[in-house]
Amino acid sequence: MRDRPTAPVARAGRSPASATLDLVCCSADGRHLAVLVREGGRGTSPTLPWAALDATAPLDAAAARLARDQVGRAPGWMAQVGVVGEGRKHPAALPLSVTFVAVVPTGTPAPSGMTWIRVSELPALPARQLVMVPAAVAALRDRMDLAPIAFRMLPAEFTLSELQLMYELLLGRRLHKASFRRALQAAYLVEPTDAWRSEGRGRPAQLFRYAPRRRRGVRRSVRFELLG
Amino acid sequence: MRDRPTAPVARAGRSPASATLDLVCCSADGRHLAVLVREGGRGTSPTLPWAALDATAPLDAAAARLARDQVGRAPGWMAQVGVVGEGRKHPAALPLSVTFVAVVPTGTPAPSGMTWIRVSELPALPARQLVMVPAAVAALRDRMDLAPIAFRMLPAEFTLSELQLMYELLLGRRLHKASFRRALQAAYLVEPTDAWRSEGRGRPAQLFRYAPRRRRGVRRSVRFELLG
DNA sequence: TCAATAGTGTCTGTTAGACATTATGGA
DNA sequence: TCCATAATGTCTAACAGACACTATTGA
Repeated sequence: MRDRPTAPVARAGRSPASATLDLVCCSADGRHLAVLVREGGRGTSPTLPWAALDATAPLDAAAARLARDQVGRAPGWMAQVGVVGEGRKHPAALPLSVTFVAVVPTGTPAPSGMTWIRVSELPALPARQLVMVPAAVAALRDRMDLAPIAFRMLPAEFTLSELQLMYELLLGRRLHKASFRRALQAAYLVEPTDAWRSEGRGRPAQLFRYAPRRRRGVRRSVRFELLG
Repeated sequence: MRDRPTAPVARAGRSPASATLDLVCCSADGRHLAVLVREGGRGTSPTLPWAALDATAPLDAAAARLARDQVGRAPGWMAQVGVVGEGRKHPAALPLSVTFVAVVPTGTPAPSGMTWIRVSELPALPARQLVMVPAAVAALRDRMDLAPIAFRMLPAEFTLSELQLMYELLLGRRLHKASFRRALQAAYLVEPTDAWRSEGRGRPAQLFRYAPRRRRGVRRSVRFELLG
């Protein structure tokens, strides 16, 4: 509602913006995590999508609007990551930046002027934006057991191997197949469709969709994972 | 370094502040979590400690300075929680507020003009600050298995029952005693002292101190805890 | 037939939680 | 003595991970 910025330009008028809203939009590129990066025009360096923050609107709504405008579609999931300031360089001359992380399904095309870049091959982003990416990825990893993040990074129908690969990407480590499927079944999170997909050689895989059935929350036991 | 605000007043000069830094300082009051609240003077309502943010300094350093100035001592642990805006009321007329959460050991006296208030009995704080408290408590709960939060909310020497009670406060549920101690022993996080403490009747408890021994991080198995 | 992937059944070591028991103080 | 709390040992059901096996396609 109201005016929508279609380019990352601080808009004039209204309350003077004092912070930016920066977006780390994540997806999977094969076996790699990728983020959406706006290509730098001649001489200018690439940046993450961002906009000056109109503080009169709720933060979450402003972030959702930014994502829709920049990515071209509503993200499957998004959340606030935190604030960065500290005098690190940013394309805006504003002192603070609020980082949001968003996820979209694999295969979502990059809008014109943007590219999917693997997080392991990031270009020289502005310093302040560079620290946002690992923080955003860590936020995904931290919340993936409480929010359907991996599912929102997949199409509506997916194979269990694709789902497991997504979990492995986010966690950064391999998982045990039988164990993964047992836990998934016990959680009542997916339901099978009657469709199968054949990928190259090998037995075709059944397609599933995300269909969580209500259940009471599992109480995790206490864990002490401090490293010292 | 530089000037230090000793009262929650937006300071003039330098870069015009556009955000506040608000502190949710937590401790344990018996069997309840408590936060430090600045009493409202005649007619004014109580508030959380806060200050205008000097964005030229690193955020973490500014928050640490605020905590030291307002609480009177360096907190045992602190972290950024997030940003709140959304037009909710705040004593400062600034559009954004960055929330930090801090913990101090039980028994830390409240500075003059402030009081420890149980989170279940919060007074009518400004709307923006009211939403910070549950967010801060949730942040403690989320990170207590990766940071020594419970230990920093206790004196240097404590009994295992006190430690378990702190975990129960933060988690909001009861824990199994034998199981708790087994997990604690397996984590090599505490070492016994040669002191014992007798509390009323019952067998005296041995005192322990936090002394984590380096070990490699435990890899948690995959959990699906989505509620649907 | 072989290669490759999907999907499943069984076994085993680990562990969370329940329960019981001993230890040691105060009232 | 009784009671309350600390501390610990034992048992069991649940489960993560390893392994093996079958199923089903393309080459």
